[in-house]
Amino acid sequence: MHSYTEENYLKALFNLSADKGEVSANELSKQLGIKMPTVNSMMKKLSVKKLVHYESYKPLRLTEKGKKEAGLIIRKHRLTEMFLVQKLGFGWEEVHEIAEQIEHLHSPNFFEKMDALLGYPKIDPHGSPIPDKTGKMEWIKYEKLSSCKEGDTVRLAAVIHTTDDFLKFLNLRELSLGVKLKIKTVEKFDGSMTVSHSKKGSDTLSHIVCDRLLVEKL
Amino acid sequence: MHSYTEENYLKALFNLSADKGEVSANELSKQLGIKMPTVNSMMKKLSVKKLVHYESYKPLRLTEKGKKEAGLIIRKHRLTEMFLVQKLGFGWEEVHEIAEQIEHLHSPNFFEKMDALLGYPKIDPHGSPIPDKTGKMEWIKYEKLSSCKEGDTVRLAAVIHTTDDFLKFLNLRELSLGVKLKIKTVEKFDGSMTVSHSKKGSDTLSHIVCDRLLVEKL
DNA sequence: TAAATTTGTTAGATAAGTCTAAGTTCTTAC
DNA sequence: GTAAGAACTTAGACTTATCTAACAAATTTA
Repeated sequence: MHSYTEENYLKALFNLSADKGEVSANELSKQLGIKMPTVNSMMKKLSVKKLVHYESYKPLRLTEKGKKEAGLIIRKHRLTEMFLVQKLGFGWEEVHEIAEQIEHLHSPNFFEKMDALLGYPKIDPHGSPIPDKTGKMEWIKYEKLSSCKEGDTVRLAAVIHTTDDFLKFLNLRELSLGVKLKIKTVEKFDGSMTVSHSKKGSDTLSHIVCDRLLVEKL
Repeated sequence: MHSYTEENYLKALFNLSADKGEVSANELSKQLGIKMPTVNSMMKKLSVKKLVHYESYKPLRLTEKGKKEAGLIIRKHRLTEMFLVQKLGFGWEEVHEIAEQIEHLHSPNFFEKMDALLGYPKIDPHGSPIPDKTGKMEWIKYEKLSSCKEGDTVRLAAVIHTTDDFLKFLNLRELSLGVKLKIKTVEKFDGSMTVSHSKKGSDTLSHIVCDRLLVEKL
């Protein structure tokens, strides 16, 4: 079994290496808020445990074993978030911090029960995929709202970079997963978009916002 | 805030000092499975934090502050147990271990939500009282089954020394909280009792078993 | 009450995870 | 292509929670 601390390193590596598959020690250090030398020695430790490929002055990479372990932690995190929203009535902006703690519990039964009670969900409350029991995770190929064109009609499918603040911003505008949006105008000079949605009339969203919203074209 | 470790010491002190109000370092050491010198130094540390009254070679006592903190941890533990049984469908013999982990979570909201969802329960699945939000706890004055007499009719109200094995033993005999029992015979030589209960006919229970069952006389 | 046993304390070691300071290697910019 | 800066590594210190070994006090027992 891995320590609470090790699990956090694995999770951070997994999240950071989503695209490139490689992570610099520096990125990892910043992500975790832990100083470089500490990260360095932990990487050596995880390397001995065959969870990370470590070579001096080279970027870091999770091993297959490391990916699996990390995937399983993220599975617990996302199942928990779903549970908190669906069964305990939390808002999607409130669940991250609690899930950060619960993801480290050692009790297969507990997560098994949550999973069953939720009907084996495939995504968490923010639309991120929940890894399966082998730690494997697959993103459905959504588009960024920012890459859509005037006149497109889309369904909001997922939110990335889910900080509390950003989620509260979306709450205020009643932008929740599943809402249908019609893109009315796209501004050339700053990439901001005016979109309308059924309930709430229309909103203007900055490019940064549109970049964080993943949508499905209808 | 206190560490995970400190919380476990507080909880153990609280549980051990239920009756006398005093605990020997030796008892505490055995209870926690931690060696005496370690316990000793932790007691000094908790004493500095004003959670424990510590004097060389004297029994240990929680301060008022210590009792409150401990009570709040036990509150979280018992609320969690109730939640796991009532909302996740666990058996009363399965929940202790999971609650041992969840009790250390830092999230007032989480426990608040559970409490509300359960309808502010006063007892846990084993009949033990759940401390209130100030950490105060009161045992309802139940009798031990072992102190009842032939002919008495009683309701099973709580179980003490709730090990997994003992709870499974009770499961097999369908002895759950609330069942009505009629005491048919009490053996003089070993204190064992034969009791009958509605569903299951009669059972013979050893003195040790009867000593762990708290009942309400009807 | 004196010896034996149990209980409690002190001292010092160890492991995990963190840090700062100092040195190395790699990358970038001129 | 070298100098400057960024990224990485090494060395050594600190904290928390644990241990063992050795010693001291209290309690039990004979």
